[in-house]
Amino acid sequence: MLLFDDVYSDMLDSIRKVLPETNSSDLALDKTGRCDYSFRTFRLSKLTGKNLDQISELVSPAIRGLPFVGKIKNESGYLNIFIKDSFFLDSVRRYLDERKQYPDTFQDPERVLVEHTSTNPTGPIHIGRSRNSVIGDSLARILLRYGYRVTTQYYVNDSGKQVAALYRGFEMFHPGETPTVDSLLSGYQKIYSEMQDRQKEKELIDPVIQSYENGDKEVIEKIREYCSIMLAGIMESMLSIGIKIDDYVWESSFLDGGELNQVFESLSDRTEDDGGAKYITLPDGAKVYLRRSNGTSLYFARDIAYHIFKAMNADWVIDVLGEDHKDHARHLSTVLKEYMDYKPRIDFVTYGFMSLEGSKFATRMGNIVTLDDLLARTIEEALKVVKEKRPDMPPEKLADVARNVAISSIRFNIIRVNSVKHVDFRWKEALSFDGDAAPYILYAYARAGSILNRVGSFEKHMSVEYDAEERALAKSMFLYPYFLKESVDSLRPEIIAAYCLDLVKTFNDFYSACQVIGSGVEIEKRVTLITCFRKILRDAGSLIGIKFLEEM
RNA sequence: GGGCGCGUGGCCCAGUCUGGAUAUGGCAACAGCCUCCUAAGCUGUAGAUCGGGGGUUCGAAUCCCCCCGCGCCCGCCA
Repeated sequence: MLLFDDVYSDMLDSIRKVLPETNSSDLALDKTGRCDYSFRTFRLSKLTGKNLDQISELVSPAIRGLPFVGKIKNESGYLNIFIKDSFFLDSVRRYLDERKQYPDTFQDPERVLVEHTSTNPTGPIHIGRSRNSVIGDSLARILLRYGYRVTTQYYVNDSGKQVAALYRGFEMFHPGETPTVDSLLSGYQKIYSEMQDRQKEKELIDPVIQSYENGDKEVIEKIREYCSIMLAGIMESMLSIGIKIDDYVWESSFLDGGELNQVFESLSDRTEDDGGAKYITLPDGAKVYLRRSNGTSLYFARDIAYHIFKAMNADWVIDVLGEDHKDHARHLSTVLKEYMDYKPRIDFVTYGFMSLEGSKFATRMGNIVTLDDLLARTIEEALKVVKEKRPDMPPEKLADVARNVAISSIRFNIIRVNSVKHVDFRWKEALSFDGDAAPYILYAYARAGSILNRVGSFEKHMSVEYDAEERALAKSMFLYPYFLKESVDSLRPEIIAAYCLDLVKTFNDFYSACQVIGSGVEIEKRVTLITCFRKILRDAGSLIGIKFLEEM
């Protein structure tokens, strides 16, 4: 829960005291530049039968008494409300001084479990998959900032067909060799081309799955070993862009565990038989298989078991999934909620697929960009740019700047787009550092810092006169909690990305319009604006993984 | 074929949930701004029948219906 001077709620409450019919959409943040908030009198007029002026005469006095409300204008069906100029900065500064952060938070007892990435440990993480990690990590940070107790979890698929293929591929094509990421991947790719027809696939893979589920120690240990090697590489890649997951849960731990039995027991009344295989039929008519005819379990059953496990430590479960899992997620949710009395709130955040320069990702065709490739090339490109812009900078600093710019850019490019949208990855765009991108944010932060470094001592005098640019910057900072809340309510991290861009834009307007050093009676207010701006931008930007720099 | 989602200037994107006062930014293009706190910046110009059609409404990018295009899913894979 967020603690701040919530002017919106205060005004809405006051208005409802005199006009209980008021809907929350009747009072809104102004988008036209006329005022700060506007109240739609025409809507209430229609609803209550009172004319526009009568509504206005009722509402104006109700909010005029609020300490932050300034002018109120009655204009063509709208009541245009102004907040007092100095209120925005005073409010933000008070929180930062007294509570060290704006907004402050109240610890929510709810435990949130964000599962993300969970990519099969059968190869390095590629940029399509990294969208999952970036979204999940940002969401976790945002929820934590909001005041929830958050943990992140990676579900490691070390049972089932994919990893059976990983095992079989390595044993077939690299017998006796020491397993490495490369040799494992090579075996996996080779056996996958063998598995093109399903008959061949059955012959190669079924025996492995069978012995795995029968508890064949050697197979289980080997698979676990190979998966661990692959997973270590994935973890390192994620860490390179600032993502660290709290817990890794191995799917195999549910094979002989009580959760899986619990699943089959709970669903036994609904289970139907198809030649020995077991399935259930959902309300939408979909048949979902739980067991193969040979008795081994299927992903759906194991995923229910996993979610039962999750519920033991969470009040709110959030899964970040590719859009190809949307139906699975819907079905899972139905079974948990309708058939199994699942207690936690559960949400699925799905994201659209990525393509590469207009064509599909195809792992086996080599049409793929790994996260490591992307980071390496982006650092290289960033280095070129910094060298050019800052010939005076020492090499170790150049490298540090290039790395932070690259990490921030990659994460920002991924997170700024609404997750439901498909994204076509283009190198030209990925390596561009102009406009709506991370460097825009980093640069403003560094420039603001530079002013503070140079300003020295100055005369204390908090001016209450505000230029338009000063006011806009203070207002933008003040509005941060609303965006944070909206981001949590909708589970959309891109709202924070958009907020950062908007905040920086108001700063740049201020920067070019208002000289700070040597500005006489304005200086304390302007230094305060910059100090607060840096804290809030850093706060918001960190939620989406931006790594700030003092200098660039 | 059925289900789900997407379609906004040449390109990328916001706004759609909760209908309202001039449809948001950026890239690319063109014209400007460093004797002044970092020009990875700022200012200006040009560029949009909000996929198409119908409907609801005083009012539709936003809600409803139909159609078109694209993506994903429809496995005893995960």
